[in-house]
Amino acid sequence: MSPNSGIMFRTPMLKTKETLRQIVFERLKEAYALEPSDLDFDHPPQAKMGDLALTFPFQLAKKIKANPRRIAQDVLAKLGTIPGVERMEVAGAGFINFFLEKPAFCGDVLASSQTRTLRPDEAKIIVEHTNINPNKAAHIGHLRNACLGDTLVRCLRHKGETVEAQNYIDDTGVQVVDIVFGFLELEKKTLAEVEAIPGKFDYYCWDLYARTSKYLADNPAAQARKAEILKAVEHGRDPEAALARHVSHRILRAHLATMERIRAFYDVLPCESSILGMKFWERAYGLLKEKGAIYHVADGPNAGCWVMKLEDEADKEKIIVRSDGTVTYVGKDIAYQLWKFGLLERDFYYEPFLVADGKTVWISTATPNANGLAFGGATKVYNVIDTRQSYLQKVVVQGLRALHYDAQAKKSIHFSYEMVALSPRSLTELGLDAAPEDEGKSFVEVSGRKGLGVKADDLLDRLTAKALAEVEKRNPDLSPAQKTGIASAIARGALRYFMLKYGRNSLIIFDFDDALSFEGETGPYLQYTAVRLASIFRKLEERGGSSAAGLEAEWGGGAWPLSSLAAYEIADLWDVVTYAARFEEEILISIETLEFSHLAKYAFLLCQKLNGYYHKYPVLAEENEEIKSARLRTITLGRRTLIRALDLMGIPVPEKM
RNA sequence: GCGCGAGUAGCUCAGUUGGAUAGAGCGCCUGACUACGAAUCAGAAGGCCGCAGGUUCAAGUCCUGCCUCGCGCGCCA
Repeated sequence: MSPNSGIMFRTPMLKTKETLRQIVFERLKEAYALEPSDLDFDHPPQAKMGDLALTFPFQLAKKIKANPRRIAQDVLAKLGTIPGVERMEVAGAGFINFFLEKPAFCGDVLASSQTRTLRPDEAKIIVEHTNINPNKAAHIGHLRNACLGDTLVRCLRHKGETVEAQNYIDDTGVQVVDIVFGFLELEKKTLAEVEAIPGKFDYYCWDLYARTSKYLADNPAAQARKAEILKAVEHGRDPEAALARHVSHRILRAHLATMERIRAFYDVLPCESSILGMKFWERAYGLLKEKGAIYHVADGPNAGCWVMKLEDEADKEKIIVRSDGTVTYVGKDIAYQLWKFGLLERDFYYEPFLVADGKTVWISTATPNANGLAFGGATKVYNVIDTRQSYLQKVVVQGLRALHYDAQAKKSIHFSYEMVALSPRSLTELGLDAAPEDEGKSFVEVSGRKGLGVKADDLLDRLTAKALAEVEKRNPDLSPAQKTGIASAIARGALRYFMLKYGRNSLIIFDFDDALSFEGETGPYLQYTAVRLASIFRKLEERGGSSAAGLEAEWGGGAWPLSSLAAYEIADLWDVVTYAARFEEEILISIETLEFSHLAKYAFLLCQKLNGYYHKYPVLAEENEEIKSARLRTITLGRRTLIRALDLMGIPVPEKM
């Protein structure tokens, strides 16, 4: 973590590191040529080695040609004593290890564990995620996108940023047109007949899309009709446009319902139809030409096109406007990115689309109204898009630079991640066969066009059913409503953790056994830990003790009484406390690296420590009040930290499970 | 061909800007439910971190080359 990233260092571990850095720097700057940034603290690999470690004697040894261990010893002599630090020692070949004063540090951590201590760096951040073509049911690949995007939103908001969650809807694109083609030409249905289709419309279209794709591939002559439909849809001519509108909006509702199941939410739904209607592209086109970012090609293979030079490849030019005058995908994306930064100097109009999580979700429109809403205009933009689009995202950023929007280009972040694929075994389980070209591969790419994939709702249904069966086993006396509520919370926890536990560059080869597991490193394990901890406090209160809130009032924010504890117990307690103290530091690292597997791993490890702790140290049965109090404080801190971490991952904590 | 990503335990994966003895889950093997709930815990076994060089006091981590795999590189989106 860079020292100047806008943190207030009130979080115990961050604050401690920063305070120590200042003190150490002040005491050493006369004797050695040091910068404060040379004094970064590491965490020693083992608790017995200390709590924080300095390694700069090694770097210094090189400069002044001295033995690092001797330097470390000299440094130690110059440091004297430091408030909050119990002792320091030289270890290994030249590490300086710090041992913190435990009772005071514990008190600080617990007292500050409810306050947010980070500070925003941006005026406004846009996170665009989910972005499913509204022509078929959502599948597991889309779930990965939404889980990553929604977690990023949650973490940024936790940091204090103002965040706008956008879900871009390509409601006039070729994928929707394929479905319109299918309805009109294959099924010969009118709008009224399509409207009358009962049941899960997104599932219906899933099949129709696969069927239509195959038909179009087998019948090249049908392309003419498809092109005709595309034109009609883009220009708002009925009946094609009305059908496209019905299909896209109805499926969009289905997608948002699916995402609500995993508690992924959005503020605004910008639509391609509105971009067309508002003539955003024409505006961007003007800017690109005016600033010389694109140029017209007179001859050669790209004759008649407007193209952009690519920075890395001098001989290559990316086509932005085709020779027939139509704009390419990447061109539209540049216009859209300009809007996100407020660089088009115009905005859509907005209408309420639905209410989710008690908040109105707005959809864009080109039709003026008096709602008076404004979106876009961010200072930083994250686009959550899978890694296959890295090249195009690079071109978009380059487009900004070509327009001399260097600051915005720097803050256009492609949050890329690997796709979700299917194992041959899961294909078999779905009753699907791999396409001929995929035979013999170790995995098969999910493909909406081929109808190959695990639908998001199907997976959530299976998770919920399995969770319900487990709840029935353990809590048969609960009401049916309670049981289903718990089951859906567990399903959500399992799904969200599953999607977060892998690094973003890791290809997930989807396997039902892995995804449906509730044991080991899974969401339900984390939820179970939180539930068990909660039940300790519930039991305490039932047996006439204080409530969780009452306990904290009794303790105040002061140092912990640890003198009655055996050394081994202090070591275990200290392990939990120092790990919990790293909470916000870990979030900053996760945001910085866009690796939410890091956050997931942190929460999981915290659970392992907590589970081990309360197994080893009974709380309620402990008769020594001081020991009992220390244990209660530890699990209070651990539980709170866990709940906060779970919330950032969108994982709920049920009452029981 | 060029670009990007990956190769760590039987399997699936972690491994903060280079730091001290490379970790976890699953699976396998031993144990622990009359207890604050066993969706748990305690313990055992399991590694030339793809290969070869290099930089460094220190390399799974950085550099170079090679091997293997995946994904991109369209007047599709």
